[in-house]
Amino acid sequence: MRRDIFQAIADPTRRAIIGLIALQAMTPNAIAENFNTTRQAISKHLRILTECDLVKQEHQGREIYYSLEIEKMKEIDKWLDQFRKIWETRFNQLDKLLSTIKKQKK
Amino acid sequence: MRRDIFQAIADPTRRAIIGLIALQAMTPNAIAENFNTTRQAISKHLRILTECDLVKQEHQGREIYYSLEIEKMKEIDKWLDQFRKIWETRFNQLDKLLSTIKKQKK
DNA sequence: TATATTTGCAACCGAACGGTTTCTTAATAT
DNA sequence: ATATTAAGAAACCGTTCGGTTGCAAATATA
Repeated sequence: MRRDIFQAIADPTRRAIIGLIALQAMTPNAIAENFNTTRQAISKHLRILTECDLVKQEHQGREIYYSLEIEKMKEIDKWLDQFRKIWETRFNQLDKLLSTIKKQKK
Repeated sequence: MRRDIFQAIADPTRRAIIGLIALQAMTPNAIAENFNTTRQAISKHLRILTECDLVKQEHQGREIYYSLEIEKMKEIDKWLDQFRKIWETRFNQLDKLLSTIKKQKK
């Protein structure tokens, strides 16, 4: 059972959950109200998100508040970095090309 | 069969392929040499990557060169943006807190 | 104390995943 | 003309995924 952040965000429901709890902590029941699935299905998703440290729990009586571990999201950003370098280079090359064309017009 | 970019990058082999062909186009055989799987398995991965426009083909005789469609990668970056805002705000708040502490020390 | 609520866990189900083996097609080399 | 090479397609296999139903544990309430 592979369990990394990329597998975690592969599912659209999990991405939606992440978006929901990014700003305020929520209980499983409250989260489940936003979806057309059972509470148990959401519970499973939360387990997966917990397993890869994307989410943290805060117990309060019999309720559990889930919130996003925003730091973990930076891992995706970090992976993207290598490609960001590429597309920025491409952009600069395009920029150079455009200014060359401009100069020629003059 | 869901087929979006998030599902595409969920598999570690596919992420490796993306990394490989980010800078130069490669044939399926050449790509497969970098992995401990069959060429057919790589072919399947390339099909998935093609299906969500992450990869483009260039036919050259009986060879097909695959390369990364870097623009598509920006979609992940775009999705990350909402969270980037959050972690930057957190950082600024931390920054404020730190300067407040500094001032108090003075 | 008995009952209701919140949650997680286990068992099960159909579909999708990732892989292999085998086969076909098309282009190149001998 | 024949053999070789590059690549994709199809069929199959075991595993994982996402979901459901049913149940147990813990906490709160009557």
